[in-house]
Amino acid sequence: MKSKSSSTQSIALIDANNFYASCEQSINPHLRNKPVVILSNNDGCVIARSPEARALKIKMGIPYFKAKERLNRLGVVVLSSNYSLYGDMSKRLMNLLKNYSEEMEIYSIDEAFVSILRPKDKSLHPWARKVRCLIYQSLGITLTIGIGENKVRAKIANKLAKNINSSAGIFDLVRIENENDYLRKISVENIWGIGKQTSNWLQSKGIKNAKELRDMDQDEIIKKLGVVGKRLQLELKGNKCLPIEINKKPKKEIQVSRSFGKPITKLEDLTQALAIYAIKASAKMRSQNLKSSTITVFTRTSHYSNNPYQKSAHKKLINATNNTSTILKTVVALSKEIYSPEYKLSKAGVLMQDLTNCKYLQQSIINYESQEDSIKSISLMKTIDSLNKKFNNKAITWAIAKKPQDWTMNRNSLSPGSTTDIKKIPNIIV
DNA sequence: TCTGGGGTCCTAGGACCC
DNA sequence: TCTGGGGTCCTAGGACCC
Repeated sequence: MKSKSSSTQSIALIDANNFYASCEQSINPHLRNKPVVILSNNDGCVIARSPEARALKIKMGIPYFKAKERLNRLGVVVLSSNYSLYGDMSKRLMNLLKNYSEEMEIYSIDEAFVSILRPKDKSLHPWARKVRCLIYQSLGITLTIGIGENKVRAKIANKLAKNINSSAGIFDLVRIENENDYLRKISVENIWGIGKQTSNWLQSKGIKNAKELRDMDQDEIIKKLGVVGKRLQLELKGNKCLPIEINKKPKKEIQVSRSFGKPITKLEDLTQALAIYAIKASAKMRSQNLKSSTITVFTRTSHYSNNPYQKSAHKKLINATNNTSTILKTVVALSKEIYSPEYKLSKAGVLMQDLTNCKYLQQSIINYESQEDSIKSISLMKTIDSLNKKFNNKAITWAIAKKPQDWTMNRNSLSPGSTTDIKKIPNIIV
């Protein structure tokens, strides 16, 4: 590699194509080249499609109950989402990608921004081809790589790589002659950071694509969209405003929420659901070395209900905690505050807020009894966590979670945990 | 019957302080 | 009788992301 002075830094956005579907196809070769769709939690709607399913014009986000018949008729393989599989594959993917970049920011389960040094006026295609090839060989997953001067332009390049057949999954927006022609191909609603509301507003102003947004009057953007819009436009023009974030920022809140398999009306069921979510949330905090001092619970009816209701309640604690027993007590008490018998509740959740790192924790001097308590409970929690880690989360829980439930989520077509559960390793018959 | 879950950032407006 | 203005903190809600 040449010295830094003759090189410039470029940013690539690398993402896995149809990630969830690819993971399933990767552990089950029978699914290769077949139309496959993955459903959201609760088997609610379609959230991933293999290219074959895409070709059958099965829409992203469509509710399963509406699409079921057609999926059957077309012989599409339908799977519930298996997040432990996707999480595990994601870890493997990121570990490999790390070796081929200067810096890396894991942006989502299937995407990473990386920075790479570009030797003066050289193509980054050989680098990108190598990365794609390596990941395909190792994990059976196809990547798309978009390269730009900054994050927004890398995202745009990635879109172009997907839309232009001849690109073979790689597009470099830095070394391009007729840039305007390419920016015109990206309509405003497909720009990273432009959602539905903003897109509607831009359309009403006659701004239809990335080129027009780049050239739009800056003051008008700032007036409507504030600094967010300003940064976006500056990046479109080629300035660097959004840094690569290498170190994961500590979480500001942790949420566990689910829709119920069927609506509930009894306080007992609501309390039990919230208790189960609280157990999960507490373990999650401990795994990230965090404690919470504001605990919120919420519930609501379906978005589509003609008798709608939603309510939340929170409690601030004197001492921040990640102790499951303390949190359970709080959550059980709060559940009474949000319950109302007249409604069919379809979703509930808990939020752990005001998170602080255990290292820098401020203890209350008034409430020293509970500190005494926490020394014993810390080791209890540690024991529970390590047993659950060893035995696949099924070893120890609280009694309230074990009572029978008829509201729990639907996961009717789950694939086996081939990469995370030793019992589920595939048998290969040669 | 059945429509996901888990996050972040930003802004506006109220409360409060000096 | 006349009763300021700037700053900060907090919260709720909007918008967006994958």
